Amino acid sequence: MAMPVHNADITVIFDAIADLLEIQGANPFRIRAYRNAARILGDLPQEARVLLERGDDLTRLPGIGSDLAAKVGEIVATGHCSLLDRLRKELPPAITELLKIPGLGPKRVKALYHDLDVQTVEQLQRAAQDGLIRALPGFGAKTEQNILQAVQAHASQSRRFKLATAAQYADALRAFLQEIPGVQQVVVAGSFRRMRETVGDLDILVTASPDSPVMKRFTRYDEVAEIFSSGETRASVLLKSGIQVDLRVVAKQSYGAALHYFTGSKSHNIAIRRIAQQRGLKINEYGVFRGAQRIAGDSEESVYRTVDLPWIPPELREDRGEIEAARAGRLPRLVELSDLKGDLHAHTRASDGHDSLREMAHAARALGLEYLAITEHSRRLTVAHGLDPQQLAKQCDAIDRLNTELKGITLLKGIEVDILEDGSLDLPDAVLARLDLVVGAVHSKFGLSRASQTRRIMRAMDHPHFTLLAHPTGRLIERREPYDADMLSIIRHAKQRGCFLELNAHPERLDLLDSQCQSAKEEGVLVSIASDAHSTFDFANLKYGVGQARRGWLEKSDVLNTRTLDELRKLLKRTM
DNA sequence: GCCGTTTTCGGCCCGACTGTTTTCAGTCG
Repeated sequence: MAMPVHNADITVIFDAIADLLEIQGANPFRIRAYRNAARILGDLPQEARVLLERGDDLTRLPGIGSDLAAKVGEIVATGHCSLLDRLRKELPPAITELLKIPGLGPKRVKALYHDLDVQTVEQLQRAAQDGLIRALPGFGAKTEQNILQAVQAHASQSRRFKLATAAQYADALRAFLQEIPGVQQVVVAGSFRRMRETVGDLDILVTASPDSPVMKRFTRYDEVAEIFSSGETRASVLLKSGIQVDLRVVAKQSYGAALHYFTGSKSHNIAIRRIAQQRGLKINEYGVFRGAQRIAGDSEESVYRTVDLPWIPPELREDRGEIEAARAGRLPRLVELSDLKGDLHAHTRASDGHDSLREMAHAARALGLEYLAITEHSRRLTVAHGLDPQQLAKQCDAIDRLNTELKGITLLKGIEVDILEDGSLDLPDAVLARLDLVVGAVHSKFGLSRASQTRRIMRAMDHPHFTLLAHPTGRLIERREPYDADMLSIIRHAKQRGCFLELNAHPERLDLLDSQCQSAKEEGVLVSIASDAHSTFDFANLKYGVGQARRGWLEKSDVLNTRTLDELRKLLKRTM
């Protein structure tokens, strides 16, 4: 039997079709339709396969018409798309790899293939070294040199940076730019501002007086390893750290329009500009124009106002329904960091943390939190010095004692208990009964089949004291894929059992994913935004968890730890 | 290939930078 088709498989197929059509020189809008469909399916919280089984009509999705809906049906049914199969006969399949080389687009790839029979990156490198490329019409010695350099950098580059890592480079660069004469505002836009879990580059917007030397100074910044381009208003460089930075400079009056443009996403911008176009307006990075007259652009609000929309928070700008919601007055009031009243996942020296109970309590209180759950690992996780029943009892006593003298914060007794392969928990129910909450987590057997993994987690939730599921997918960003499990079924089971899901705020986890936050919200399951702190410094990661929650459209009321301690205690008492 | 407060056909976001060219195509964001 064939493997069930996931949305990610359809995304890969549609993107490959778009690549090959582009090299063939097909209608650009047809190509955009495939790319758009790939993005829409990739962002969908539900499997297309499940929607089709339910008899849903995919053409209700914006950007999916009758043709693409039929192709999705074909792929789900057969695992293949006949259009892609045909295109792969017409062009060498590996040729799409050439499109990933910076500076090579569809036109040049087509010319290289037709005139020099270049099909792979290796052949491209040889052709450049042999000086064959400079002879092609439209190419020259400089282009050939650039291609050679790009090929050599190709293997080492093209990685994305975790948001928290990018933040360190961004902070340093922002401070540097702020000091340059004539510079007024400096803001990091792009996927960084949208709080994507990883960013490919840093997009920085600067407003400055016309005589400011900001461009010159930027390209001479100490950390710059290579300058890709630099003009009067825009420059692009590679830092020594390997991250690419694009800088854009505009006059102060264009701040809002430029910020909107530079924040993206690209598809959100296109959708907004189309609406403007329908009204006889033109939006670019300098403002909103009716004919030659500039009618808005100093603030983002003013740009949105010209298309009769309220300001849309950057985390929502993915063209995933936010424009329709804004038009209908149904934008969510997104949760904010200051809404959090507690943290339900933290470790101390008792297992694999670095600090004491008291130090963790004080650090959490300093951030304005009312409560902090201490959730050490359980005994099976020996590498993390997991606790056995005696050690856990000892820590519970210590927490009870400390709570009698702590002012302004309450420690909750918890555990991050291992969910064993059969769905049982790593500590007996009698031991768990003394705790305020039980956080269950999968730390082993990631390779179980989808059915087994799903059943394992649901069984764990059936335990009377189980409270919430930690880092529900188990993925580590860019390092480990999520384990295969049916997350929607798990979310529904959590609802039925009165359990909750964690959104782990560690920069390497950010687990739940944004689309799964939306599913949890739709199913009425509260989400715990938790630091998983292993030291007092780690509470700072909560802001990344909040960012991810906002990308998942979560409001204050959708988040478990926005509740006061009294409200939380009522929710933790399960009615079995 | 999608889509419709102008439309079932004819549109589809918009501009900066580079290199190859003598006015612009290709690429990128």
